[in-house]
Amino acid sequence: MTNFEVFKERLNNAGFKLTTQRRVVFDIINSNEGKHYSPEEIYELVKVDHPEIGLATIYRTLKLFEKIAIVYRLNFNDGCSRFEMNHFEDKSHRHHHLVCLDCGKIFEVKLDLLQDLEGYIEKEYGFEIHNHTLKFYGVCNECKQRRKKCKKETT
Amino acid sequence: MTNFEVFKERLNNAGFKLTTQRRVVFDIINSNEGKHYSPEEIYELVKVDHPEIGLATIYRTLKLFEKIAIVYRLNFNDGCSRFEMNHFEDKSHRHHHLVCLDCGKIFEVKLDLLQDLEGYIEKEYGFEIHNHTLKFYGVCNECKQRRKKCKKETT
DNA sequence: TTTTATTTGATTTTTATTCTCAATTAAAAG
DNA sequence: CTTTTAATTGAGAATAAAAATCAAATAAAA
Repeated sequence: MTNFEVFKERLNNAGFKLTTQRRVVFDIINSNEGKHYSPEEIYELVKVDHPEIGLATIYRTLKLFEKIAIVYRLNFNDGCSRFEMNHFEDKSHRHHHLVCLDCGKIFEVKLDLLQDLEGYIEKEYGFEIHNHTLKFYGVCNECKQRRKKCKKETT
Repeated sequence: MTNFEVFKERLNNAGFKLTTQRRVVFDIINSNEGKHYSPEEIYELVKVDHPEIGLATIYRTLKLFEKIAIVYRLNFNDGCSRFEMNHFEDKSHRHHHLVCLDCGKIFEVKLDLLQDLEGYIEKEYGFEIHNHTLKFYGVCNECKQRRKKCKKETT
């Protein structure tokens, strides 16, 4: 089952219509794995082929997509929400994000490795885990190299 | 060294003054471990004893505290930032948050258990980890019990 | 005590997001 | 295929969190 089929099915199950606007927003997010677009950015991309679609619709659509778990809302403390596709194929678990404090770039880590912690939480707190978000803040490899270089050059 | 001493030292090191306003905001956050106050909530608490302190000062102070790592900014997607003390004593690691999707309550998990994952990331990505945030979304024990009860009653 | 740069309160401004409502449209029913 | 109906949309106004502005106040250095 493709992402688009899942999308159509979830819209239907929840009683929503498949409109051009929703299809267009879906396509942009679905065809940009690894990107984390803000509503404004999606609006700009949508405008290229569909200048008639309004910003309010983008916000409404993203909110709906979040509700039916088509996308995830991310927060990198940069003043807006950002969105990524919920990639259904690897149902097992979500990926993590590495946020570089130097250059601001976001990297993705596919490996989960939270089973121990989740087991502990479910047992110890009686908390039934549905989902999680994990961000690591630090310095990426590239910025680490640059820092080293700068040190050398000023010595 | 108490939290307050760390606070004073960090202000000094960064070249900021210790004002009444900063002391008051610090006290409120520091004496409410486990709470996650928004700027507005802190403003209301500050007003009780210091009605002369303005909301803008609360925002400025929290931003400053975040910069010198006195507090952490949290985001629970409820329309505002929330803040908690950086508890210096357990330098080792931060705690995690459990967000109940039913009642909205936030629980804290002291156990870290991310060493394996962090080791993997530092080695595999060359990413130097300074910090992290981990949230689990699900259903808390209390709400799970309530759900069971409801099922029984309607059977 | 004087000086100086920082900080503050009050207010305005900014900006992401939501709301409103008449006009449009998807999809169900005939 | 046409009609019907309720959901959806676009455009602009409204909301609210956070930041900016600036003259007055104040910590802390001299």
